[in-house]
Amino acid sequence: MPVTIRDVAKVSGVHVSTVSRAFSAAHLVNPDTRARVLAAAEELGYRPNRAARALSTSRTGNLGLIVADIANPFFPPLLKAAQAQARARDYHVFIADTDEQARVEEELIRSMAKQVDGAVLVAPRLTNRVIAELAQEIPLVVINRRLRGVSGVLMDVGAGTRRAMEHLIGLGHREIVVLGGPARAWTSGEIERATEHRAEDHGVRIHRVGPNPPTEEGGRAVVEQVVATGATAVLAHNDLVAFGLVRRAAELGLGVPGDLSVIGVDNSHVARYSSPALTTVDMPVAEAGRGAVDLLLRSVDAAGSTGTVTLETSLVVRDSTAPPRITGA
Amino acid sequence: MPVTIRDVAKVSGVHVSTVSRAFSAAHLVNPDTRARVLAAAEELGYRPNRAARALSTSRTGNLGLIVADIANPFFPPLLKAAQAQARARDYHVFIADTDEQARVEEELIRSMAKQVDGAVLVAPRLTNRVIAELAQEIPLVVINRRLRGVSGVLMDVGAGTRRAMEHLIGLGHREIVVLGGPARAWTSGEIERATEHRAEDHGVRIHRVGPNPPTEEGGRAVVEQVVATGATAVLAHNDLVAFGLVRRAAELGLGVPGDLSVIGVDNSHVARYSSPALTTVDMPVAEAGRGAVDLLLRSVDAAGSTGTVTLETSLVVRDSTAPPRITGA
DNA sequence: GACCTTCATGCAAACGTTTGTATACGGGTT
DNA sequence: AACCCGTATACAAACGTTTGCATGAAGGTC
Repeated sequence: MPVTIRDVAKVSGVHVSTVSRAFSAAHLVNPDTRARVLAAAEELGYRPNRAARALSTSRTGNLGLIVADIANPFFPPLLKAAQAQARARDYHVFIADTDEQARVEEELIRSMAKQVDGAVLVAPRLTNRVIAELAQEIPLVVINRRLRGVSGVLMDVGAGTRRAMEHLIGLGHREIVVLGGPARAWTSGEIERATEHRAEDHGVRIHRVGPNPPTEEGGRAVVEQVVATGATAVLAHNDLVAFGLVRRAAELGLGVPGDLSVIGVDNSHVARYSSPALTTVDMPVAEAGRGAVDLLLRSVDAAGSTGTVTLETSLVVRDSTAPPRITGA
Repeated sequence: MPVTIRDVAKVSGVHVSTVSRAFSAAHLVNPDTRARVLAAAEELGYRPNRAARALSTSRTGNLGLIVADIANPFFPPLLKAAQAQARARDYHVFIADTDEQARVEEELIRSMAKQVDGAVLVAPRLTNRVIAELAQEIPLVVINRRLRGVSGVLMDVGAGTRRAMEHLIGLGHREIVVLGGPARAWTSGEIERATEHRAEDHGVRIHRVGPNPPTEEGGRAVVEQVVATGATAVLAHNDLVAFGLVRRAAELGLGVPGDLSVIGVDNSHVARYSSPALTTVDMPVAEAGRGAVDLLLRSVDAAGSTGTVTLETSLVVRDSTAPPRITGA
């Protein structure tokens, strides 16, 4: 029923190999013949079968996009940009949601491996060892994870975090909670490192809370702990957590930024829509999505080539930060 | 380099066809042989090549998910649910973003057709004719579109809209703006129809504004028009539009719900995060995503079978609606 | 005019599966 | 002892492409 290269060959009176070349190696076929073939193909509505092509070229024209949680507002703009970039390069995109589970992540990559030319891992939860292992079998680009021998796109959350701390310190805060994310996340480490440096310089005390799930619920759950430290400001692991924190604080009668300043990370939808609008570290997610696809396609073409791209972040000051309330110190 | 069925056959000392059957037709092979084969496969790390399988079975084990705008907060929970359901059925998912363009949508479906067993169109922008045409070539399920001969999942936005109108009328509003969405969207029609009925019953006047893009910008752009009607309440096309409206109104010195009541549609993230939290018509998107995949797989198995599922919606009352300000009437 | 190139095309094998058909074996009838 | 049957396996063709090699024609060089 479906029209194949053979039908086109018959109609245009040439051999199938000529049809094939008319599509994928134009310079090898006489322009007139090619025109005839293309006309026949058009007439019949012929579309090359990518699976068959994959079988003989071992190039699928597909990419995998593996992500911890599609519904987390951090990801959709990244997915959108990555998908658009892939399409511009005539690649199709598989998407997979791991539900934040490392096991699922690995299995997904493995089951996808034969069907894609490479995969982008967005904020993977796997151990470095496993990722490195997988990278042997299939071209991989990781977003927000630094890994020897594996291509990566990094958003410099460390720099953003430092700016966030300066902002808080500038406002007069001296007791600041830094809220950890998932233990395995690269960003968690970056934020921790970035906040270490600053602590020494000024008379600032850092209280660390976490690790903690990167969700609204995760934010709600730690409010009491945060308050117990006596801190006047919190740097949350991401916007969702920040939002959970703000909401729960309000329920407990604490105002933001009046009683507590809160900074998020991501500059997602949430930060703009929430009230008060969140001060947050902007992550260039669309750019990261595009960059990851470019990097991936490059290492698909030139097997073994890897690279790392680092993207700038910046602090977006909105309404969730203010000077601390003066208390009798 | 990659390990194939042939390698497994060699190691386990049987013919490739036996290996194949050991995987896909267990009852046709002796349990002991099968155990041997499976052991060999495990040892070699064999994974069946889905593309090759597709070639001989003409079943790909893939699904397409085609969506107008991944970054629109309405979609991600739907995508997530659909993807999870597909995975549970051992299907992989292609995702494609059409950027709200009908042309792109059609091309995307066509280029995907050979690689998937079927596709889910989420809120398609195509004409009925084209969709029906495509449905001849490949199993299709449309979400939020009613179409003879094509499976669909409908969220009963009409019922939700009626409840929204009752809510506004109950609060005392008598001049209400109904804001249209994209001309082609099924939901636009449903909302229009649902609001017609109500208008006659009570002494209520409906002002129609639109069609209008379903984005925040779309909301911002129409505030002046809305105000000009003298209405005290607006039913927006979706939460994003409602949010844009609220923000822009604030910039013009109009308070919500004080000066204007606003109702959204979708019950997306946005509605919860925004301030004031939006009263909105809840759409059961996760359920729709799951339902669409189930429906699709059913019509993949039983070619030609179609069905329609209608899901309930409900009104979620939050803080963006209140009685109208008393004016000297 | 014999020879070498270059260009265009045909031929056939290969990619990794599945599956209809054939074969071999052992056990049960009669 | 001849037969049939069921079970387990092997064989080979087919799915729709691509691609190295062979073939042939046309044109250029000496």
